[in-house]
Amino acid sequence: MAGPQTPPAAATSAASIAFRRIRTGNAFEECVERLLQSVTLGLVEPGQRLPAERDLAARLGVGRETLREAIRELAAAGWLESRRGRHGGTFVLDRAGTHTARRAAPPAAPSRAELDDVLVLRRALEVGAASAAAAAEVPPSERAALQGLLTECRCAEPARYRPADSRLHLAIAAMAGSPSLTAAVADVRMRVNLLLDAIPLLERNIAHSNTQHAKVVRAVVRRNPAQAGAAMDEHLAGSAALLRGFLG
Amino acid sequence: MAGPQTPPAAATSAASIAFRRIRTGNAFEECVERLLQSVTLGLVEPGQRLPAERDLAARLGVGRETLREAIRELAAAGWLESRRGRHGGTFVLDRAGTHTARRAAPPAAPSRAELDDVLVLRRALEVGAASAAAAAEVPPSERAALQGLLTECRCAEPARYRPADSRLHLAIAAMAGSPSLTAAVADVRMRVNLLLDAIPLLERNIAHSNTQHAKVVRAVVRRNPAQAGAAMDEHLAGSAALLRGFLG
DNA sequence: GCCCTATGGTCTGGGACTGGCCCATTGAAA
DNA sequence: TTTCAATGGGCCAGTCCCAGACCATAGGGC
Repeated sequence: MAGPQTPPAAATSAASIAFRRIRTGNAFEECVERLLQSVTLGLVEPGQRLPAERDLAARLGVGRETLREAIRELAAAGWLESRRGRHGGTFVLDRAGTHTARRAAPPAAPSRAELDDVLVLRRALEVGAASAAAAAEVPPSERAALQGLLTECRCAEPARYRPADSRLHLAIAAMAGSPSLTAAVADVRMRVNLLLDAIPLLERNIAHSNTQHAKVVRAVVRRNPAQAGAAMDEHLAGSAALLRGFLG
Repeated sequence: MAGPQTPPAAATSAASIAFRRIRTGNAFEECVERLLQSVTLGLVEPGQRLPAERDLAARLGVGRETLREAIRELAAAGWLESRRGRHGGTFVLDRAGTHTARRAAPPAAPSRAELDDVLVLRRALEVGAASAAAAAEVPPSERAALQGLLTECRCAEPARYRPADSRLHLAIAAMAGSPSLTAAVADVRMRVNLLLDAIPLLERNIAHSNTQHAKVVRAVVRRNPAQAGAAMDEHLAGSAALLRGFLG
């Protein structure tokens, strides 16, 4: 293939960076993804109400009709419920997503490349976020709030552990003070959660995680960036080893 | 406003994370942005040819007509030139972008929030990438290639310094082995470059940067993750201080 | 009980985007 | 010199998506 004198169009390695896809999916799919994200990451809890459709559509930068389609899909799958009337709205169901086995198809064994991609990215983002959080200027009350999330993590029943875990991590990321960083962490956690869904959730791993969470939070509260980063790194290494063991 | 008993729709802090915008712009604008990125980050050099329209449109996940519109815009602004015929194509012009003062309007003093947002994000991404690059399993030849980029940085005339700098940073990021991470670094560097365009490019700052680049590359080549991360952190801190000094 | 308001439910017109098709141009190979 | 392949240039029908308007419903305040 490629004739003898193929003109040297843009260097090949650079091409994959510069010319990667712009639109990853259609607006509808992205809406579904985002709404699912808000539930599975524990950003809205079961029973809680989502913003009104008009408001939410505006925030997502998407047409209301498109958003409604996404809501319909998730309602059919048993995640959400819409109610009309004065104090109506769209609500997260209690036993959300149990009807359709959470994600229709089992994730179909992620490739090794995908695994490496997401784990390396997560490490960079979350270690950096933890370190930045420890260094950031935030009111002490906000730092103290981490303790509450830590407790929620410890007390959560196994079925609710994943969202509690995500909320803690996101709270730490948010403390770094960079909305873009927080968003990136949310996205990568969503991808990691998809992988975690494919492996068993063991009691002792949870206990181990909680110990490490405590170390991270302690370092952040004491405003020790290096220690916070190191503790987060250790925590993520454990989780990564688990995933590689089951899926790699 | 908001009645006495506003129903507690999703927690406010979580809302800004979960319900952030999905579509940041239309396809056309994103195409322009991406093409500009490939030039200003030095991913395609002046004189080089971009992939054929049909091919490029497919890679970007965008209609050909939309891509053509973006190319027309950039051609009018003096960045690109299209030629028909057998060995035609779309080429990056030599004195690219000089016609229209690079970016029509001067960046209009970025807000403090934007500055913090991008700098915190960059620090997390690039420090993590440098550290991961040092730890990654890659053929020694690829490591050695960094030296070449380093030299290009040192020898570049001031007007071509920014792209050379970006190429070095991107090469380090790519070495980490996570396409997602590389893409994130590319995006954040694009944002940083926009800020850098607003401040003067001083000879002595370039010299300083080159010294620090050398330290980073040395650590990566020697496969010392901690040192690579620290060197990159130091490098970025200098650049951040500069930006904060002029813009903050 | 009546109205008012906040919400979801529905419809429609128009613009953005796409994919497919064919034409025009150029230079290299036959 | 002729032919041909690779490329940009242009057009069009269909689809996706969005903004705005209006309707339906439920509950609270008067």
